[in-house]
Amino acid sequence: MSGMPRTTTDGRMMTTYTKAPGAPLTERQEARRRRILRATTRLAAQGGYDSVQMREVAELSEVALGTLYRYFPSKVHLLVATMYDQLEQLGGQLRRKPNKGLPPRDRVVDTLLRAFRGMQREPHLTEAMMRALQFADRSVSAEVDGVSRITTQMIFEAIHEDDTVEPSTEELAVIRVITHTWHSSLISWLNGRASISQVRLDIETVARLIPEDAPGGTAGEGSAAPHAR
Amino acid sequence: MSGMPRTTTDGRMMTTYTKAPGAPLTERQEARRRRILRATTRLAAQGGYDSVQMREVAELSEVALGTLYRYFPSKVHLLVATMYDQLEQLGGQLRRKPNKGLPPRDRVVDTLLRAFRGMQREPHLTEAMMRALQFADRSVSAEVDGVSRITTQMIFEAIHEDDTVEPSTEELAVIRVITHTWHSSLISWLNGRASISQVRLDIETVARLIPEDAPGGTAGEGSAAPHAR
DNA sequence: GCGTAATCTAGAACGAGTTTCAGTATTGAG
DNA sequence: CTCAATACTGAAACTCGTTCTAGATTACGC
Repeated sequence: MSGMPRTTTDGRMMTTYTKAPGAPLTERQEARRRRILRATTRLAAQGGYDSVQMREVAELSEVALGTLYRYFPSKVHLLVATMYDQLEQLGGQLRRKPNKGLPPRDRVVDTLLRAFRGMQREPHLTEAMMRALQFADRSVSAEVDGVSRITTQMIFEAIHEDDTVEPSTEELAVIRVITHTWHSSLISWLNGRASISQVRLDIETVARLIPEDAPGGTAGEGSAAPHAR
Repeated sequence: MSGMPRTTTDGRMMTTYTKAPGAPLTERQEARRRRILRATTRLAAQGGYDSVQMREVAELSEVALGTLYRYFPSKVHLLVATMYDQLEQLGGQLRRKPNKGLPPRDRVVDTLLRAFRGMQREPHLTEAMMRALQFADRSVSAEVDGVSRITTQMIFEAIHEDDTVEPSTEELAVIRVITHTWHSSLISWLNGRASISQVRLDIETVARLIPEDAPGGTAGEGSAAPHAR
């Protein structure tokens, strides 16, 4: 029916590839990739999703349009990759000043709120990346999974100060729910449908799913529910 | 720099309106509106977001393109309105066969899973509506709020069999978190990044935020956690 | 170095969302 | 019933994401 070239049943993008898909990029290529991501960040920070126009990104990063598409097969890919990039930096920052002493639940809340404050500083950039992330379809699965992985890791580290533990299924579910809440409420805030205090409240609410007990000090309220499944 | 006509600072769409924005629509207008929504549903059910093309919607509903845009100022508006429409029907269905007897937490899980099964029946339609909902920006706030309201209402009714109670702030936060989780995990499922059982697990997990004891007419607070901070 | 495959560039071209416009039809007030 | 305001139609135009083409350039095995 619809003669769409893209995403027929699979999702692979395959832009006339001839070489190995995971080729290790030469130095100049790495530089191009960086320029592109930098240009994207700049445009996004300036005016959000709509301001990230592929032609402009190409021009700003001094790369031909076709090349831009060779590196990032769509605008959404580009912005999700940018998000990954930003998250890596954020992760580094967060790790640098850990919030010891608090019970795990509070550490998670603290981490997410700190991240939130970071995003408040660049609302347009945040909007661009989040819109792309939420809009992404199957063809961006791999990239979205990357973002998901790094986010999960961040929350997991907030729960366990020592990162030697393996997460349980139950714990992963909790982390997924936290992530969902984090993304959605961020979007609501960006769209002016939720206030900052509402975002905070939502985070505190969902954090109640994290069991109280943990290494480090705990305190005494009644836990939400240890029961799973 | 970017000579964008749209969304300069506000977000109002204002398509050369001259009359009152909330004019009560004549009969023929109501019919047109219905035809448009029906056409949208059909196209969406057939091939998802990408298959809902404004020209096709216009043609199928026997309306000029300009008219379509007068009724729904963008594709996203159109799809969010469609979602509202579908939710209303779903709400009716759910109300018709209530799940008495269960504790509130289970009733919520049951309701959401039932809704989920409904969406599984029309995955393309679901995908189209959800993508639009998540992609919506400020200019669609009003419509998104409508969807949000109806969803909240649905979950609220699942918690309280009697609908006479007023929700507390705490309870609203829980409902918001549930909604966030519901939307996000639905999207993950649609994108093939989460399995059905994962969706179920996420819903069950987030439902733990609902206090065990059935308030059954309760005066509300003090249930689970007395609201942080 | 040479030659060839892979990559990059500039630019045109295509597709779908959105806007615009001139003309026609409908509506509603008086 | 008449007239002016409003809404609708059909079609073209505009924007921006995406694809395609032809010709440079670059990378690299020999």
